[in-house]
Formats: sequence, C-alpha cells, structure tokens
Amino acid sequence: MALGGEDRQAAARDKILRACWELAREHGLSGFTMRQIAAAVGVRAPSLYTYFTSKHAIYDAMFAEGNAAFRDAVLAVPSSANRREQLRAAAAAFVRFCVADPVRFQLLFQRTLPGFQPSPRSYAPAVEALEAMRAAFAHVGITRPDHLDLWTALVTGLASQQLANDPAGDRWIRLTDAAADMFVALLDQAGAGRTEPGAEDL
Amino acid sequence: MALGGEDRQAAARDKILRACWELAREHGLSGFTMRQIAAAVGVRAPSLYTYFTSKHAIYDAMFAEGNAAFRDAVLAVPSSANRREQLRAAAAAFVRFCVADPVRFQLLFQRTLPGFQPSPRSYAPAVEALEAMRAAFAHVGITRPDHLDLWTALVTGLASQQLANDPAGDRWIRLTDAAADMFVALLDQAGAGRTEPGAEDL
DNA sequence: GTCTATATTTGGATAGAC
DNA sequence: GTCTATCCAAATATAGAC
Repeated sequence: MALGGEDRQAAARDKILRACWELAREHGLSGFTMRQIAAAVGVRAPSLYTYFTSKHAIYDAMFAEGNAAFRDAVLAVPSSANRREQLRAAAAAFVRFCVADPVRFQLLFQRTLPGFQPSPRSYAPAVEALEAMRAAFAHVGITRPDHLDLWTALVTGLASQQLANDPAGDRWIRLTDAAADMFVALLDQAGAGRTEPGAEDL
Repeated sequence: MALGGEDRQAAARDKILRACWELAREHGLSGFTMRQIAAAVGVRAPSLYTYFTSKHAIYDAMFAEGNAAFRDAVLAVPSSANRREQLRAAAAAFVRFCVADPVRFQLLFQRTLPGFQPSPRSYAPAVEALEAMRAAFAHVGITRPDHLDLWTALVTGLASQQLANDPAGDRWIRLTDAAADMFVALLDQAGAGRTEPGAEDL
C-alpha cells in the first residue's frame, strides 16, 4: 500500500459524506441517490462502493458524525455554577444545534428514516453525548434520570415545533429561556434547594 | 348515476384509507406502495386511481383524517374548572393520542414526509383542532399565544421522545403529570392568579 | 369501474474490463 | 480504483380493452 493510502481513503470518505449532507439538506434525508452523490463528488456511482458498502453504511456514518457534533456542542456549553444560567445556555445551545440542520435533527433525534438502525459503532458518540449532558446536569446538582428525561423532551419539543411549524421564523426559539426557567422552577420546588433529592414525586 | 353511487365511492375511499393506515403502521409512512394498497383491498393498482388521483392525494386524505381524529380527541378531553386537573388531562390525552399511532404522529406533527404539503382542504381540521385547544386553554384562563406554543412544544416533545427512544415502554409517558404541573407552576408564577396577563416576560 | 399491459423512470448494487 | 455496461427490482402512472 502506498504511503498515505489510508489517509486518502479517509479523505475520500469525508468528501462523500460532506456531499451527502448537502444533498440531504436540499432533497431530504431519504431524497438523494447514489448517482447524485457520485455526481457531486465527481465519480460514477459504482465507485462509491469502494468507500461504503451500501447506502445504509452512508447513513450510519452520517449518524455517527452528527452525534459526534452533538457531543461537541454539549461539551462546548459554557459551564456556570448558577443553575439557571447553565440551563438557559444549554437550552439555547441545543435548540440552535437542532435548527441549524433540520436534516441532522431528523436523523439523530426523530428516527423517521425507514428501516434505519445505527450500528453499535455509530451509536457510541450518542452515548458520549448523553453522558456529557448527564455530567453537565450533575454539575448544577441535577442527578435524577427522570429530570433529565423531562429536559430532553422539553428541548427537543421546542426544536421540533420550530422546524415543523415555523421553519423560517423564531416562534419557538424565543421560548428557550422561558422553558429553561420553567424547568428550574420545577427543580427548586421539588428539590428544596440543592440537597440530594430522595424518592419524592417528580 | 345509480342510487347510492356516491355512497359507494365514499365507502371505497374509506376502505382504501384504512388499508393505507394499516400498511403505514407496518412498513412506515413512506414504505408502502400503490400495489400493496391495491392488494390489501382486493383490486389491481390502476383501479385505485378511480378514487385517488395520486399517492399524494392519499397522503392528503390521511392527513385530513388524522387531524379530524386529533380535533375530536381534543374536544373529548373532560373539561375541569381546575387548571391543574384540566392540563393534566390534556397532556395525558395528547400523549396517548400520539403514542397510539406513531405513523399518524409523524404525518401530523413531524412533517418528515418528503415533499408532502397538505392541501388547504385537508388543513382545515388541523385549524379546528388548534382552535379547540385554544378554547380549552381559555376556559382555564390561559390566553397568551406564547403559553400555548410552549405547551405544544412540551407535549409533542414528550411524545416524540417516547416514540424515538422507548417505543415499547413508558419512560416519557409517565412524566406527563409532572410536565403539566411544571407548566401550571409557570402560569401561576407569571400570571399571579387568574387575572388577564399583560405584557410581562414569559 | 376494473382489468391487462405497459410506458417511463428510477433505485441500489454488481460484473468485469482497464 | 475507476470505469462502462447492466442486472434486477420496483415505483407511479397511463392507455385502452372489456
């Protein structure tokens, strides 16, 4: 194998994936074809099979890439000792991440791609992202799993409604602070400060 | 035209639509074909075009039907003078409606069907449903549009997370009461009772 | 109103030359 | 590794007989 052969492979795979994201944004997550991908990168369709064994494998790689970006976005949220500030920043970052790329949101969080199941390999970044969220929440004293679940429902709901019903506007985006504050109020009421919560009702 | 000709047409259309819902639940919203529909109702594919001009027209009819069911579900929520009880019931009814038919949820609220745009005719029931929600909220003193938007984000988020991440369980379903209570707390804090709210921040 | 037959297009994927 | 050529299957939709 020539020097840099693996790098060339990786670069080609990357070029293909970037073309796929662009095509997906233009034609929908399931609205682009192997021939279109090939045309976008300047080869013929069969050549793609040198780099990906199937179209499913391409979706799988996109899923991994999207989740890695999500994990990075979670890690990039500035950490604050103030719970309200921290959650406002987290909510804003999450909604921004989702709205920035609706197709990515659909692939990562809505799972509406018919028949698609990510491989364990591609699911790993998603686990890392969730762990990062868990750690950030623990940092401001939120440790109950059901609280985290309620949070993810709240912020994915904001993003989903924004994208589905006001894709060009900010009708739900501008509710992120209010949503975070509402959530904080629940915590303050349930937890009575910052003590470790017990088994009381959510 | 023979007596009952229109009834026969309507009955045939209805039979086709019921087959479509069943196929969609089995194979996904975009995972069934005209031939499969035809086989399910006992005719050949071309015969379907007597009742629907295209597959898009079928989706359009499904969209209208789903929204009519949603409107009816909203109207069926028992009315309570107690705000908290009312919202708990509304949240539970909404999530139940969504989880009962994931494909319907996807068609009505997620809008991920590539290229699908409902006709004005089919959109009408959706407007009626939203108006019913607005009226129910007004009944317990909630009149601000942004409050209604936050509510829809909250409950669609619960349904979406439930379907995407725990389709066989109840991990988010069991958070509906807590979500409703959290929302009520926001109202009680923002509105200071039941007086007509002004322009204060959400 | 339903059928057979088929037009037309398109999809993912493979064979084998170079 | 890339290509041409093609397989094979399937899709929506239409034409025209009955």
